[in-house]
Amino acid sequence: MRWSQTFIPTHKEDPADAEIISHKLMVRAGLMHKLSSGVYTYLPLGLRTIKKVEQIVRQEMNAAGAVELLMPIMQPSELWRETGRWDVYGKELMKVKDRQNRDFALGPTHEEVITDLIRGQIRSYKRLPLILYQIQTKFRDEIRPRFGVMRAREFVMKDAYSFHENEASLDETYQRMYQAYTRIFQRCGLSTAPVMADSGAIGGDVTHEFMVLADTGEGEILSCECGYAATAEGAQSQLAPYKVEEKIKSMEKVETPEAHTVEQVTQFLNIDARRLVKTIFYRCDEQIIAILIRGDREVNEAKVHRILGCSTLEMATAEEILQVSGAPVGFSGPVGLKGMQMIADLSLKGLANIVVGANEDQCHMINVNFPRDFTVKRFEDLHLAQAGDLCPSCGKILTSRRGIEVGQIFKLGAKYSKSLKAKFLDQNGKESPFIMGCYGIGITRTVAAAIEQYHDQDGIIWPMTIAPYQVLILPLNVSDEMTMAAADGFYKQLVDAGLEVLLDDRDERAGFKFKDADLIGIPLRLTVGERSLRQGKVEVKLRRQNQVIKVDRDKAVSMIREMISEERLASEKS
RNA sequence: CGGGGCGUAGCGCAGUCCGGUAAGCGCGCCUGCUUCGGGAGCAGGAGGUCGGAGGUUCAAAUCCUCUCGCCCCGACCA
Repeated sequence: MRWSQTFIPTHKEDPADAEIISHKLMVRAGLMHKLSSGVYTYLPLGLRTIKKVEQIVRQEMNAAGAVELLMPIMQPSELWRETGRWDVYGKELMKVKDRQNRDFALGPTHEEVITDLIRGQIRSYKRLPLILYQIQTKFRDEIRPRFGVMRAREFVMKDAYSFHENEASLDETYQRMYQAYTRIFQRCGLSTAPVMADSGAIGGDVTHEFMVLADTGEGEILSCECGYAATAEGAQSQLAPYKVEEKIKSMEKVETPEAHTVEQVTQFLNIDARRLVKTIFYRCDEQIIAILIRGDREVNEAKVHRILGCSTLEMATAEEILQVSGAPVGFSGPVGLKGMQMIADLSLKGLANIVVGANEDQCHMINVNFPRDFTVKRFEDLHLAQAGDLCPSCGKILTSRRGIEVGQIFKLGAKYSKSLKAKFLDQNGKESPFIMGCYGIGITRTVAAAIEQYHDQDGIIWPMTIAPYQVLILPLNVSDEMTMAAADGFYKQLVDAGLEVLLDDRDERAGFKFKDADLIGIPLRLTVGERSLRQGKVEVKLRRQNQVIKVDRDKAVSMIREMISEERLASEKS
């Protein structure tokens, strides 16, 4: 492709609305253009890389036994009501109406559609397992789109779904997908870490996220030297031991004027936050429940959600809290709290003489002890794990890193097949729901993650496998006939050799073109200039390296071919 | 949805507090000359209903009201 014929609008300055490097570079290098918040046009250069990633995904999915199909973006609301997700997915769902005023969702994911398809088509275990996938634009009405394509409202995703007759078959496919994902990201040149995760709105029990390690990542990973790794939300953790060794005292009510946050109360009473127990109310579907947790810890709502098995979970409002506890927010406690389910986090174990809200404005209770002063029937792991907690598998200390989630795989079990009544007949002629798995990769996010991982102050440094072009030919002076004749010649030879080549035929000064070359990050640059040509040479340079290699012009093509296959191997191995 | 901020030329910004010679700068774009191996110099030029709608005023980018959009910080997820 000749630069002058394509459309690569590069920019010298960072866009004002970009925060992270990948967003800045994707705009500056002319990969994409924002239309609206979280909505982007993929320009020719950006699209080429997206297609490269898609191709790798296709190859690996096909190799893993999955088959591609394409489902509709527009999905009737009835299907979503059947699974209950019309409400559960809630505001994230991009909803539209047709002219008959019928509700549709723009697909954020396709469990409903695929399960509906299969329930009508597959009745026998003989057709299982079946793995289907698609690569498609997804819509999610994100509360806050940000970081360019990293959290967009419209983005490209590969989603795969598998159907099985039993758990064992699902396990096998899950493993195969796990391996396929590992290979996919490896081939994209990314170093990813599979970590255990929470399943969120998709549901299911076992799930792994594939994270690209990056400080700008939105996900927190807790890991241990023993190999345990999980997202903060998905992590189990043991708390570092804290046991109060003192005589049980008698409960007392004290006034704590204007002290309604943990910080204020602990300061006022001059106690460790670990002596305080927070009582947090949630509305779980229609019911209000109370969670008790140690003052220094946060509730992991995902865990609460999973344990209660409710479909919606929200923090109770101030009015609801006043209604159930009799006191404004900040003064609630378990003592005397009636008629409601109360679950305590494991962090309460070992505590004595604790401080809790008195369910009375401006008052707390001190020296509270259970089961003397209140009873808790149920203890669960509900706290958000954090660095410094102990590894659930070996007991050593967990450390924290950040990452970008580029893929996630789930064992769904029968969640969707049950709610959509998708059943098959097993060998015994017995009807049972399909056992399902689902597997997603954020294609556009993967591209952004690659840039996060591979860039320098001058621009992008594409891994060879996903670069929009493999070679950039840069003639220094396009009005010099000898230079252009040579550049054109190389272009033809390289294209004939099956390479993807961009020829910068713009009539610009050399320095300007070098800057653009670095910005768009084509891995291999072939510089053609009068001076070198007179010595029978051209210059070859890798974007990721500093040194320029002078090479005889008749050896250049074979050398480039060699370097490209080496780079390809290098990026696949990294 | 709460809290904060911003909308002035394709991009990045100043001007707004204190209404009137503030429609301005840099990049980019066009023309010409010079230059030509790391974002060139000079000269000339095109381009803006100052997000939109009302209002106040002799006079509004500037003040008021409403509205739309965008960004950042918190609860979501590939």
